[in-house]
Amino acid sequence: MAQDKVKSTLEEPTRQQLLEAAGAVFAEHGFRAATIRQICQRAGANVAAVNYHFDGKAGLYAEVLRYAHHCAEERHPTGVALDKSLTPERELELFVHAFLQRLFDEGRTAWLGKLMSREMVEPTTVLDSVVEEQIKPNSQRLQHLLRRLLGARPSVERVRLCEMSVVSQCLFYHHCRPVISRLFPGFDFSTAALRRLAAHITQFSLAGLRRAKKERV
Amino acid sequence: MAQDKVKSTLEEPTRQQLLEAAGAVFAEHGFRAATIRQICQRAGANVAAVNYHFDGKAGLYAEVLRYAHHCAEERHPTGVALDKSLTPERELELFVHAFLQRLFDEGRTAWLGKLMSREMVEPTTVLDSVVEEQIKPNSQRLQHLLRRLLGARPSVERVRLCEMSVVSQCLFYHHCRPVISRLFPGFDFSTAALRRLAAHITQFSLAGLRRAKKERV
Amino acid sequence: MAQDKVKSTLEEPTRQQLLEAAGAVFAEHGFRAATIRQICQRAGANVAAVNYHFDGKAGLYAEVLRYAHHCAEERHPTGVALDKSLTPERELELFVHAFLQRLFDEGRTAWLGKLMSREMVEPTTVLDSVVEEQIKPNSQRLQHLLRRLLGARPSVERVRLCEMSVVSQCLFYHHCRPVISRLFPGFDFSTAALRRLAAHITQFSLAGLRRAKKERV
Amino acid sequence: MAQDKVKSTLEEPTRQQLLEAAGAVFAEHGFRAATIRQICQRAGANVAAVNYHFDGKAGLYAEVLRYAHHCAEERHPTGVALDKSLTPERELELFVHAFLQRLFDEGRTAWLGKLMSREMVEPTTVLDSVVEEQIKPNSQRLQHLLRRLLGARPSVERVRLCEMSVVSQCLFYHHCRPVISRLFPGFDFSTAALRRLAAHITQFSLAGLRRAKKERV
DNA sequence: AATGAATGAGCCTTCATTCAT
DNA sequence: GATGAATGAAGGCTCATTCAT
Repeated sequence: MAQDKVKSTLEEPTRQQLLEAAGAVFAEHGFRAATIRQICQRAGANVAAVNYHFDGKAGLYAEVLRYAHHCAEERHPTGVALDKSLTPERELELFVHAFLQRLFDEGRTAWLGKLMSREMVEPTTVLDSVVEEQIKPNSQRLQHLLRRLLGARPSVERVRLCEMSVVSQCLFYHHCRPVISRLFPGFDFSTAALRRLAAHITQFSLAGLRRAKKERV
Repeated sequence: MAQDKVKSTLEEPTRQQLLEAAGAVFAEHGFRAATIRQICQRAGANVAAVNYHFDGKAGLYAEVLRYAHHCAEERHPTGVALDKSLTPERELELFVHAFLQRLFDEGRTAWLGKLMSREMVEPTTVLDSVVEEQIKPNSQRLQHLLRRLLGARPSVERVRLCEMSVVSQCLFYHHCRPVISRLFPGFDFSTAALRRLAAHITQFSLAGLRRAKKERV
Repeated sequence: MAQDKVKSTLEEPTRQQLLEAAGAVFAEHGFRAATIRQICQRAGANVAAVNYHFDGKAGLYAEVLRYAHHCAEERHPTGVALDKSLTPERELELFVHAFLQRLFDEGRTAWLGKLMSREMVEPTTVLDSVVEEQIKPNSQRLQHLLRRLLGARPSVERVRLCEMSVVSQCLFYHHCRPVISRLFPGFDFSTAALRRLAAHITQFSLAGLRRAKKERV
Repeated sequence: MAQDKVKSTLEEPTRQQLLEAAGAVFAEHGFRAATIRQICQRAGANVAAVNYHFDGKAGLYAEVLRYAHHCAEERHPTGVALDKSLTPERELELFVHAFLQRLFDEGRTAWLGKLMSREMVEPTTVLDSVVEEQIKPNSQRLQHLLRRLLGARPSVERVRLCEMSVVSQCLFYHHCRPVISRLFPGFDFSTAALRRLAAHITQFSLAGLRRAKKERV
């Protein structure tokens, strides 16, 4: 009905409001420190709503992590059908740049980064499914690209090590930001800076990959 | 009394016991989730002891972080006077290997890694002094080494980027361990594995550095 | 609609389903501990159904108690027109046996016993009408029988005391079951056991009644 | 110190206050319905005191049951060394009278009766130890007396049945009080009434016992 | 007649801190 | 120097009830 339409545009349903509020609060304070009162107040909902809709704080958290993934994926699709005519070198640069952009995006996408950082320090049961459904596909896509760059028949081990060398250089800027900002006060993560960062990481890694290509195994 | 003397030699003083207990508990559960009762029980002390000796939970935490640094430094001195006859390439490998060993050490040294990981996610005021007193000296020592490898007059920016490329590859294995163990179940961090890891990171990075050496700026 | 008709013949109406479910749940958990959700889930009804049909939890409870009486009465009619040719001694045995059977029956009849036990500990307003409509008639029937056994003109007081001596011996096995099963682990309440129990209580009581018959007052 | 003495007479220690308050509240409302706020307010203590001293509501309840037993035992010792010159008949009357007095005593002793009634309806784990430590000894003392009255060699079963016939007649007045007061409004439990009650139960039971003595087995 | 969503009061428990000793 | 008792704030959760449909 038209009425429904009006309602759905004016006032988001409670469940959705809770997800939004919880995403922000969990990202900022972590699972433990976040209080459902805080979340509910922000969502304009009753404290009991969380238990009604998500069966408790833990259930809400699990749903939030899935929701954050969904939002991030929608905004920065990782499965971009890249132009087939691109060289693998160019493709790597695009991958690195996209990765960095995602890590330093604002809004709902930022939740994911913060939530995942917290998961690294204190994994919950949700991490299992996140790795399986989200991270593994990305990992395999990157490995496929690296194999093209490594040529011949690189060992599984070598591909993994190279993959981690590439990924680690991207994640570092997100993960160690508190130290970076204290160590190099001028360091920023503007659009232009991210582009320079992507260029460095790509060049550095391509050289490393070429070196690895020569090695046996 | 004589009795007191005996006690102080046989049992560690309460203050020390608290530091030890708190280190383990904070590392395992984090600042928030750790409870004073848990720490005091482990230390065989009264619940009020923390407030008495450290003026509250926060004070104890700050002291623990300093203590953990002290212990780690004692066990894995970073300022080792390396043999001057070593090539910078060999020196880099030794640095990387030592870094990895420290990250995957057990015991009190492990606290530091875990505590620092938590600081990355939720920095406290203690981080400022830790960066200044502990991390910055290490950073400069590494930059000095990298300048020898980059030759000519690399820009400050370039040295920093290369430094982070090297460091990130080491930290990654510690920081993302929960994902690695889920993604690559066989992956281990035995002594032998750490040596292979150090070799890969060094070779990969040396190639990247040589590439960077050719670039201007 | 025809569909409704089918539904109403195949499935019990919601109201009835709620009574059945509530009977079981109240008997098992008591008024306070029983939850409306538990009852409604068991009845396959909505959480609001109880308020709709019975105007709240208390209203449902009152209705359940009446319903349980109705069911128990249907199954073990207490007003059985006993064969006039029976001796009062034999009649007493039949009464005692029937009472015990009712107390240890299963199914809906069991609800009543459990609910009444709970009423003894924490009487509700419903107890007034239950005593008036259900217990008093039974009491008077038993008193009539006892007067035949006591002969002459026993005082009201004496009849009452004898009545309670008889009834108490029956109720005890139901009421103190938790202690009995702990004190005498082998004690059971099988059909045969109930018959032996009835025999003992009857003989014991008949002796007591004969003794009372001799007393004045 | 004198000061301690003053304190201990003027203000009871918190733990004791809690036991007193909890005894009254648990007896009146039952374990579930009783709230620790209610108890703590009555005891003039903080809500956290219950967790501190008794490790939660359940722990407090267990302790209260033990405390109530202790108080009842102190006030109505069951192990009274009866005059050896008494006949078993007279001894039975004293036992029955003492039992009734205990059941209808006021104050702390009343708690025990109410708490035990509730345990019959909804046994907790505490019941096990209560039966073992409190009820079983009493049971055996009564059985010893009954054997003297039954003479010869009565079967275990017969002694048990007679024991329960005696005990049930006493407990009934306590347990079914709500029904009794509705059925026989004039019935009271004054000191005089309890004496008459004891006389009736004793005479009634002695006749039953003499009858049982004649039976085989 | 019946329901899914939402509410607000209340409960038990945990915890860092303080106080008197 | 060190402690056991006690505190008050706050948190997650449960539950009977109500409301709009």
